Amino acid sequence: MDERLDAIFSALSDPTRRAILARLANGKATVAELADPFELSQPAISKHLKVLEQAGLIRSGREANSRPRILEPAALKTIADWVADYRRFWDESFDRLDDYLSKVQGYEK
Amino acid sequence: MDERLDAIFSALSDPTRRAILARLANGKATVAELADPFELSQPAISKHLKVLEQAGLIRSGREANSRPRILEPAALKTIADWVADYRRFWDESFDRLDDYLSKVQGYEK
DNA sequence: CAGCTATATAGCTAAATGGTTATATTCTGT
DNA sequence: ACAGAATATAACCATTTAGCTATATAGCTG
Repeated sequence: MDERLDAIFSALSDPTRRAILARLANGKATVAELADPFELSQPAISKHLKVLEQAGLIRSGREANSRPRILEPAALKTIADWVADYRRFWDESFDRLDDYLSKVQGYEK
Repeated sequence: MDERLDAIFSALSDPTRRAILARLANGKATVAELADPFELSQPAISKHLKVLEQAGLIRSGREANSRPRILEPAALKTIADWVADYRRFWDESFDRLDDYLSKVQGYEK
């Protein structure tokens, strides 16, 4: 599962790709539609889409002439699950937080 | 906030760095302690720590001869908040999920 | 202050990344 | 079958990254 996390986090580290995901949250979109907001060449967008697809964050369809993309929620859930393991560190409702904060003194911001 | 997300996701895309965070979830640790589980040189670990610190995921302290690291939960919360925006896509309790799944037909796995 | 310990920095290299332009592929419509 | 539209792939380039070894810095201890 480690390699899967590598690919997902790496895919998400690019703002263009996160913007593409945000767009796909509104429903499926063609490559041309996804490329529209950016000042990037079409191949650059195709590359980003390939990265997202290989990370499992999106899927490709086929519709007449175009190959629309849709969001693949499972990969995002993988990230949510990973980060949830650290939730106790910022969620005040956990008793351990105070302990933790007390240890934190003397660490430069 | 976009650059912040870039740095955090990018930092998390490396398994060594995620393992370092996991170790720090058990409390502060020195560089030597953090390096121990890995077959990497000490400078390599220092580099990883720098990446984590610049992403705001950890902080450095000073204790006698050593510079122990601690977890910085805020950056992880940033990720949790970001991914939470997509929660409706995998959480069955949201009505829209069915709509979404119906659209998904015909997309290759 | 000399030497040891802990860690950081410098300088190097190989591989990966993100962009480009040019070209290939696939489907639609005439 | 052909022309055009939508998208993918190839080949290239510059930058970043992750590792290494060698060396520098900071603090402790005799």
